[in-house]
Amino acid sequence: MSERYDPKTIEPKWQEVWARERAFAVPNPVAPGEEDVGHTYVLEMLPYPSGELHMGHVKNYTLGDVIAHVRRRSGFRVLRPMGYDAFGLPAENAAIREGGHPRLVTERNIAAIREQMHRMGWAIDWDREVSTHEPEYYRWTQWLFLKLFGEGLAYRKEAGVNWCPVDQTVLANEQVIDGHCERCGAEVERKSLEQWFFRITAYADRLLEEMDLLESWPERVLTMQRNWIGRSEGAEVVFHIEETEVDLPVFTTRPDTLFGATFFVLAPEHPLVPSLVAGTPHEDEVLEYVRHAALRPAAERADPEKEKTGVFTGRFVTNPVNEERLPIWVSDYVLMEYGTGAIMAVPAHDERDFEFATRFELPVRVVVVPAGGEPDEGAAFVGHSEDERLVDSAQFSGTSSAEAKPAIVEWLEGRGLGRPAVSFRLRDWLLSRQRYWGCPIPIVYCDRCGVVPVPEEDLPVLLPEVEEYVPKGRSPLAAAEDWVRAACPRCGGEARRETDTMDTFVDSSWYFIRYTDPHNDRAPWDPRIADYWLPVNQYIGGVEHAILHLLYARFFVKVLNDVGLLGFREPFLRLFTQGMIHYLGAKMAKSKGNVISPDEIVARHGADAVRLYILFIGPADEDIEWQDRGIEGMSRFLGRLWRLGLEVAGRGAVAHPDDAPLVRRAHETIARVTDDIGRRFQFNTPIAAISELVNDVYRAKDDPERAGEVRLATETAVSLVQPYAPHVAEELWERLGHERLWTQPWPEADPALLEHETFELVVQVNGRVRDRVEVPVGMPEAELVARAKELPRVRSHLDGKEIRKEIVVPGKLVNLVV
RNA sequence: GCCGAAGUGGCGGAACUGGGAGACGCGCUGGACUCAAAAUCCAGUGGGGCCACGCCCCGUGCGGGUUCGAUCCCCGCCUUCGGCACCA
Repeated sequence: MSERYDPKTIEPKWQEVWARERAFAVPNPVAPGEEDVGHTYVLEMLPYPSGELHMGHVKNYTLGDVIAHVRRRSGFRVLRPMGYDAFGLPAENAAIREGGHPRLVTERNIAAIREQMHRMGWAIDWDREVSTHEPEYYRWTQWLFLKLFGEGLAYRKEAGVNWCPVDQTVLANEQVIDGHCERCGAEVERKSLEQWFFRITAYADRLLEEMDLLESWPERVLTMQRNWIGRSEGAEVVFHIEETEVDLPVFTTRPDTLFGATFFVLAPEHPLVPSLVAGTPHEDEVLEYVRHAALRPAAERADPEKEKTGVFTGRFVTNPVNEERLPIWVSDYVLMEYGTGAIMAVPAHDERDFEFATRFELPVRVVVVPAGGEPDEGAAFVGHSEDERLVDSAQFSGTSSAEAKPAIVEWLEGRGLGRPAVSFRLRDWLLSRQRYWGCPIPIVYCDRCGVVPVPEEDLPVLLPEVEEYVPKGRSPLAAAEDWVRAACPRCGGEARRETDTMDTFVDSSWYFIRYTDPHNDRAPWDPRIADYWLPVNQYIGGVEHAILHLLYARFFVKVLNDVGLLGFREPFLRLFTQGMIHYLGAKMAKSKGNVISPDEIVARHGADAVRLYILFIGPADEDIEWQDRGIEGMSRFLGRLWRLGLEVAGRGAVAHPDDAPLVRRAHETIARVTDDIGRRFQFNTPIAAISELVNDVYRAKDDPERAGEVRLATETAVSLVQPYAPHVAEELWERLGHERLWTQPWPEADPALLEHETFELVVQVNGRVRDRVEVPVGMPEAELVARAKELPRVRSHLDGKEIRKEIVVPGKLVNLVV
């Protein structure tokens, strides 16, 4: 009885058994169309192999493990795969830092991560492992690119792009945070380059509407995506320049304020600006301003604190509602990327326009007033109230904003001067990267044929070996001259390959589909197999992917559904976003030097204790603070369970009465743990519940009369703890005389045992608890009240006063009001 | 500024549908075992009070409200965190 709990021996033992027996492999059904007992797809976001696993991964994959184990033992076929997001900036930068070739560094990291994953005992189907940098994978990434190209959803255009001077590459809008590079923090510059884009804006409406198809996503993630897509309803209104006969449409959400427009503003990048001022006295000044604006750092230009700048063009437009001539200005507070790059300025009802008007002494004309209130002269009235009214707006005066909006648009539409319009904040997804370590874009440029896609049968376009992969402003692939030179697939003439690679997020926008059919070499997947497993029933990952990855993957699936390759429209039905791990008051990060290495902690306490602790420490969806001493509590808990298990195992099987107290406790614990994990998605409380059960059993273990119930309760605790601490659970299960706990049915609570013959009646006086008393279940209400009144402590509080009200909640409490 | 989430012991946190606040764990205090330590076990641990081996009062950010009864619902504030932010 002196054998100590020693994770160092039991953990490797079971890891070997699982590997040998391929315990968690789940083959595809032979006939995928046939429905089986029930199947489910549990997926966690795949890691970047830019280093080894950190505590965030441990939390992520342990969460997935618990869910997968419980569902597997509940009778589902569970798909629970794993892979590596191997291409891209994180891995490449790690390689440059360490001075090795990205492929070697990446593959070394993958080997280390795979080892860590085994060491954690995660129940992964290793037969489905994929890595996005392997030709067998990225061949199909290229294939999918060509699909999108064929559908007109991948296109090339010259565009002002976000350029990171440190990473020496273009960034997607989503990768720019406050004007700085998401990865390295450098200030992003503007640059004009020919780049590849995916037309995600074509799906803006569907990305919003089809949120209805999702079963359970965190509200904040949906809000973030909604904000990012930024749908605004309004109108497009055409302003006209009479001198040059040019139309200048604007987008506005406030057509009700059209009569308040006092000037007009173009973005500096607006294509009509040069022709507008050509040959006029304003030409030099305006063009100088345009040049200056282009050079201004994006962050400075976007800062609303900075005073507005601008310049008058000398031209005027005509306001279509009242024929008034409005001066045209150019200012960089108007963005070319949004709406039409031109605005009507209504300083009385827009803060930015108001600021500009104040700065340049332009008129302010109030056309909407709050009912009964006077407009504030010193600021724009942008507020919305139920009963605001239009003034000085011709026939629309006196109507409310809500009424005026459609009325004015309708009036304009009748004259061909406007129409209802919707505008989005979302921009197309820029996927070109001037970096080496990525999926080559399967395109060649031919002088005669132009942009030519590489034929499907020529895929993959292999990433060439190059000596110099450090970024220098143009793609390192350009240096592989033999590779760049290619025959045009169309005319056979001389052509050049595209030398940019794809954004990593392209690779990860479809990996969850590849897992379903990972070895298919004739297609990216068999649609019957993909449709069998997908959509993912439970997706788990960090909230940092709330917009990037999760939006891109949704876009991809919608496109693939539209072209008939998938039978569903949303990739992830349920999403769980786990919180981050903090240590010493800050987010764990290498740069802050406050990283706790899972390897060290596992070496010291064992994988089971780490798995338990990381989920016990707090709610899984909130940020948590790692506390060094905390894990010792979990080790102690496992030690207690271990000693209990060995002692019980040593005694052999003993019968127990069905309704013994510990048997009831065991069933109550089953009910609670199952409900918490399955319905409430809570992972810390089950550990507390099991711990409570073990404490109770531990106290009773030396009573020979109770050996039977002690055994049953111990076995229950072992069975329930298995998803969290699979190694120790497996070892104890074996010692208790059973086999392969991971294949055993998840315990079910017997409803009969959850019902008690008696319950503890809470007795309140005026809503305050005064006493408790054990009473039989089903006692009539009148009798409950009578029993309550008899209690001496209750009587002293009643103090002979008249009882005005008796509230009885059967099975719970009696409240007497005096 | 706009949107969202959250404020509970010394600490992490629990409390399911409006019904016993503080489960579980950390830390701490006292005790047992031990030559001693480690490990383990037992008891205690929100604050205050008293005619003190039991009972009373207060207590879930602050101020109100609804209710027999509020950590939970409503109104107003304060604080913290997250997202968005010249998007017309």
